[in-house]
Amino acid sequence: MTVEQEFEAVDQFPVGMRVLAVDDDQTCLRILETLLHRCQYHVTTTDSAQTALELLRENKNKFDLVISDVDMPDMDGFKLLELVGLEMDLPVIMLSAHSDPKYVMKGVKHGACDYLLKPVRIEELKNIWQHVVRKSKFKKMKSIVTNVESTDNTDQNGVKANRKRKDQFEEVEEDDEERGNENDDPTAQKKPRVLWTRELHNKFLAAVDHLGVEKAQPKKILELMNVDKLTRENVASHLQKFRSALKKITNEANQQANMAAIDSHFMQMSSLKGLGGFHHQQRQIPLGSGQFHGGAAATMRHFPLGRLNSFGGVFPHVSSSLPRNHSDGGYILQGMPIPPLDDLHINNNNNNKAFPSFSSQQTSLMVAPNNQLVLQQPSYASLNPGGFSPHLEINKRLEDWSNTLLSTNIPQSDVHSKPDALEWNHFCNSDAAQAGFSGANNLGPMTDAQLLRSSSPSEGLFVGQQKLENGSMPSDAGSLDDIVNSMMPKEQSQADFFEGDWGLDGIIAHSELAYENLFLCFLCNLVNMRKSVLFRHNQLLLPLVLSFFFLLSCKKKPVSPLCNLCFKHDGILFVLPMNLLAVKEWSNL
DNA sequence: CAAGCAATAT
DNA sequence: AATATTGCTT
Repeated sequence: MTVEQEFEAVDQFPVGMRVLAVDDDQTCLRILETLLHRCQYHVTTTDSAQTALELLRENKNKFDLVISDVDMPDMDGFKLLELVGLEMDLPVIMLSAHSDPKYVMKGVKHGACDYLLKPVRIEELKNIWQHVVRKSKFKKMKSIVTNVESTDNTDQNGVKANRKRKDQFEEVEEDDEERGNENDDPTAQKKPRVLWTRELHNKFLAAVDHLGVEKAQPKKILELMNVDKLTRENVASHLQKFRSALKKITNEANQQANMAAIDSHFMQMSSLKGLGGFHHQQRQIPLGSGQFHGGAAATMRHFPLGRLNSFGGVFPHVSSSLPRNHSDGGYILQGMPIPPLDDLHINNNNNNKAFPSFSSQQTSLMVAPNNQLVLQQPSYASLNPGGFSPHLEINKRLEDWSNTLLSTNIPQSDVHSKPDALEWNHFCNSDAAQAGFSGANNLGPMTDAQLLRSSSPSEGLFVGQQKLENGSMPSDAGSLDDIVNSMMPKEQSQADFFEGDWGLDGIIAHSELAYENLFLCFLCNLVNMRKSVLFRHNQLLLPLVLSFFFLLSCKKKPVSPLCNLCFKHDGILFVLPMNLLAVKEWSNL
């Protein structure tokens, strides 16, 4: 918008631009001079490169542009070009009768900004001012990384953008790359397209989240994002894509949900007593549906299934985060291609009563009727002959964790809804967050009150109570992803989870261990640094834990940490991206 | 004029 | 494939 106006404002031919024309051939020089005059440039001529160089050296900043012949007796035009480039960084246009690409290339390599062929046509000369603008703009970009509020229009006063500049046929465009990724240059014909990086997209998401998915409009989003040179159109385009992606997701998710509904009578996640180490939590965080209704389920009811996901799955990698296999009965939405059961080398299908065969169970993550979430499966131990029992270890650590949880008394007043993505991003950039992230153990749990205290009201974390009201409870920005990346060895992190390492028992076991570790890290981090969030979502955490261990106990590779996971308990369908997102009431699906 | 949508262009 | 642009409707 403003950029456009700028373009228009400087949309004039630069009268009096100072050009130094160099040619040993007097005739050519005359012609050149005449033509340049006709273009309303201020022309100085010389027939020797040496003289030209002296002129330039003596009168620094007295010229805006040099046009030089290539073939000159006293000095090669390229030499002149080189020296000029070295000493004063003026735009130089080469001129020659040779159309040989070799010469052209040489000129380009030496830094010529244009290469004109004799005889020069006035149309070509009319355009050369652009090089001046381009060059100076580029220089400024290099020196000033950030915003270019140009008060120094000394050498570029009133120059214009010629958007659809079509090159003359013999013209060589050599500096396309150098203006390639900056969009400030009025002379750049094509504005560079926006690259929607994760970072940018996160900003976008944060803004959308902040406004509410429905209410978000390009203009508002643009303002909130506050990204330089991003246009409303850019945002609109992205928003369009985003919305269609969202729609696609919700459709498929609903489909899943409906399928799940049909089969719902299979779905008693019956006895939670199978959960060895979970007594504490069962006591402390009752599983009753009332809890869920009154808590997260009620507040999150309106979310689309494909919640804005600030670190991955939903968008822009839409397709990969969606269930591709509908034959899983909709119990688990999982984002990876699901290999046929045969490929899994799972050794517990036949004789494990907890997971009886299921007609549609070629997918890996199937809840069996009457299944129990038994953590101590013998078969598991057989996969880990080393004696280390992940389950016991996990149980132990979960117990610790749960005790920690219990022993920490968080006042009810500190329990809030979580911040929305925008707020969360702010928070993540704040000192408090840094301390929280890096020194989690030293600091101990942080409460919302602490968070609030340690960040300024204007830009810090504040309680997004209104998000509860307008039904746009936001996503959990950037948390798990960070954790994954920081806690997992690189080769085990994200990328591998998508591709998976199926096939060999050993690898699967390894993979499960990796997941366990990941998950424990996740929990610990959650406990340590985001206590408040955890507490706000304690209703959510339990199902998350359950589902995770369910996956483990199934001896299947759990879903990607970034993808959805969904199961039903007590009449409620839990849709759980691993970042603790949406919970929907069964009845609303 | 801004938005949203769909189609089309780059 | 991802963005931009355009044209049309609201």
